[in-house]
Amino acid sequence: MKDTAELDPRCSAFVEKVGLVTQADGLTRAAGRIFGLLLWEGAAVSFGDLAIRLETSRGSISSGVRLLEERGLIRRIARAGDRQDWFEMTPEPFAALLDGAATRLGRAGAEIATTLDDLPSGAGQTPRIQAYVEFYTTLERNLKRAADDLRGRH
Amino acid sequence: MKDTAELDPRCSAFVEKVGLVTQADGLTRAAGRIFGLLLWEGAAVSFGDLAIRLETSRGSISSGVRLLEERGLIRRIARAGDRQDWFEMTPEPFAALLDGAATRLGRAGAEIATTLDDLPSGAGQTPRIQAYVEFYTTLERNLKRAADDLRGRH
DNA sequence: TACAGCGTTCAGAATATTCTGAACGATCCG
DNA sequence: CGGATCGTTCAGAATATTCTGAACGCTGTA
Repeated sequence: MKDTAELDPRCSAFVEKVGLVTQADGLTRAAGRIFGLLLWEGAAVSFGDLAIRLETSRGSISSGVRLLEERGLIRRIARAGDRQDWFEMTPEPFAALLDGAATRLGRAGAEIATTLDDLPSGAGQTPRIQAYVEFYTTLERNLKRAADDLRGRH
Repeated sequence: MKDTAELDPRCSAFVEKVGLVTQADGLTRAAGRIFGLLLWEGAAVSFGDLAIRLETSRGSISSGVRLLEERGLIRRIARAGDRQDWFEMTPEPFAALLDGAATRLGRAGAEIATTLDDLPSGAGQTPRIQAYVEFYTTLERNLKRAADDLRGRH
């Protein structure tokens, strides 16, 4: 790809937009910008180019790609004869994102559910806390369904 | 209700748990703790008692309840002969929470979709950005379905 | 009218989060 | 081997977020 700094203003605008929007999804802005650039390009981008084109430090790239890899949004690839790491979107990044979110919600629900164990049966709080736990399980189920929806239409 | 500070350690543990968990959902910890207490109690709690029992400033209570009201999680009620405001959970707080989240996701998707308008037809980015927009619409649809699931089982 | 108690506001403090950049070990190449 | 470049780490800086608490306007009551 390019060794020069970012040129296309639409790409730049898109990258910043994704950076802002994904902040709300538990990612950092830096990670969102990396993902935005890879989404825009649709092809692998090298570690060094990420730093240059996003005008950020290599340290930020390092932790940003680690976060995105953990969530299954991007993957690291090697290219013969090139010592740099390259990164590209995984085939179903959005479904992976939803799966990750669903898993985290399941854990949150389980955390809340432990409160029920300490409660005597018949305590007044029980039905309300059960409803709260149900909120998490319902949300988890529907996020998985959303992931399946996305995968279904490849 | 009580004018004394919090006593039941299970309530206290629950409140802190909800505070932590809801931080991930775009609420502040203080708002989560308020909601946790109201969820535990199942009955209205006065403004003053919230500050006392949560051991926090009245300013925090003021902004916390405002946030929770905006999202439809709690509502403010008046009691004859009492100048204080009282607060209680709305009848379907979790469904309301999901509706709010769905709305916000719809806005995020629309924000991303504007990028498509600036793109010439046939641009290489188009299908990928469309997939991204579809991610938001799918998620929005399934969150609304989750809200209906919750309401369905009243 | 004076007063007491109510909820809100907002500037500044406290805290949490994110980013930077230098140091480092590893690897490749000449 | 020596030097260049790679990605990672982490302490400190920069930034963003949240909380506190005093000041304020409002509203009942005496």
